[in-house]
Amino acid sequence: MGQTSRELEVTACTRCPVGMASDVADGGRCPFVPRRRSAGAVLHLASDGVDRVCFVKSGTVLVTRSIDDEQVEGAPWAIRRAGSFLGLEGLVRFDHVDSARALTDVTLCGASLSMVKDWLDRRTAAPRVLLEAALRASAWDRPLRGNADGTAPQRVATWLLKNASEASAEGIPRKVLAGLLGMRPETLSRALRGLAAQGAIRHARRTVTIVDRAQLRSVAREGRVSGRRRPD
Amino acid sequence: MGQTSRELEVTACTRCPVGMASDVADGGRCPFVPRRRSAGAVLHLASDGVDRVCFVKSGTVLVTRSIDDEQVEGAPWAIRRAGSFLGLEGLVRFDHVDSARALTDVTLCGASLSMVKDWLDRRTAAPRVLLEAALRASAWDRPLRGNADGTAPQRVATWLLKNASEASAEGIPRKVLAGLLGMRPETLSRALRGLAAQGAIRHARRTVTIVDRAQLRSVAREGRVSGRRRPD
DNA sequence: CGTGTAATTGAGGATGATCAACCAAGGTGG
DNA sequence: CCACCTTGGTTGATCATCCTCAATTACACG
Repeated sequence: MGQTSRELEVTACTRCPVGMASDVADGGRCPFVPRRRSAGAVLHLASDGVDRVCFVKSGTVLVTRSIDDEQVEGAPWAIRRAGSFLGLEGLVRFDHVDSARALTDVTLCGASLSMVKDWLDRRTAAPRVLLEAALRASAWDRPLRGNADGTAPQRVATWLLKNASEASAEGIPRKVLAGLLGMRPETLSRALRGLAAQGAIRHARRTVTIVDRAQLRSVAREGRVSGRRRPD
Repeated sequence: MGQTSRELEVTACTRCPVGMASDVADGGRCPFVPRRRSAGAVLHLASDGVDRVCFVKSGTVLVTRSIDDEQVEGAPWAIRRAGSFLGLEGLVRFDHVDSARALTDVTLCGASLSMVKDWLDRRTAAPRVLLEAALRASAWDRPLRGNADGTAPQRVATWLLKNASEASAEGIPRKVLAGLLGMRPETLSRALRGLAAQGAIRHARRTVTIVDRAQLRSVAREGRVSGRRRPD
């Protein structure tokens, strides 16, 4: 989310944090082996047992979660991009807390849970790498509060500002983006229309481009209309 | 949240995960030193620099966060109980992402950031402890989505079920609980009244006790009324 | 060039926020 | 000990926002 360039540049193992922790540059072997999955592939389902941990090398993964552990694929919860992990919860639980699906073609470096544990024991740098990833996730992965601290246009504006990089809005279907923002596709559509009417953005069927950053920012904080206050 | 008894029993350093990682039992020294803070004390503010990491030994801490990094104390975000950490983000950022305030009298074991880093380097078990804490937090700390996946009574019911243990509802002011659930105190009040009318709970000014767990559960999933559907 | 899915638009209605009044509880000072 | 004030919680009425449902349009894909 917040971090940008660094994350995108993990194609080479020698520059990848995982690879570095494994001393790949000095001939060490990294337990995480790459594998390609194509867009739409289901990576795991909530309440499945965790059998492997994956590092996202490239592409975008959608993580969904449901409140009651009922439906298999709940509401969109977060988006994982290159540089983040999937399945780390396996270190503290037995089953997945969420489902994951590839939004684009992705490259995942995976390792079985036992290999990860072994890796954590052997490589002194390893726990630090995972710790940092986990902290980064919990710090910004912003579950984006769905609701009522921020009207719909406000939340959309906020999200757009955070995920400005043109690449990010691309390829995320409206339905998913809506879910991520805790609203219905229809509401998202209307919010976008409103923002476009103000000249803050331009949007086509599948793309959103920021036109006036300052305006977006003002929408994000004031919520646009009239005299509505949100004290406290 | 999910975990219960284990967390409450960290009063003795020899049973505390931090103490164990420091080999206190074998004469090791734990860098985290206890300190009492009384209810209402502000522990840190968002965007302050992180200078120390704290382990919550007893009591309850309220963590608040704001979307725009504007107001110092944003909306209630999460509750930290015994066994969790504060300020871990210092390992990946310079400033706090949230504000924290003691809800009850608390005992916090704190250590300066540099001491924590040193500890992480020296004690092989240390990174694992922090990693597990971070994972646990990000896995369940449920920012509880404020909104629109679940009506107000639904969210209240869900929360009550998760935080069943009588102790948890006590001492949390309505205002805070409401914020945690992404609603206004008035709405929370009405939701509670509704649940009480169904005989699912009993509530007084400051307490909520579960009467009929099954009923609560049914409210949590069906949302109670009529033919409202929430597909996908 | 037809077909199916995704995105959009419109209209109506339910939910929850807002505003204001009221009530209960705790503390303080007379 | 009681009037007084302050704070937090409840109740009621009104209204904006967003969800729902349905119909339409745009687009991708065969």
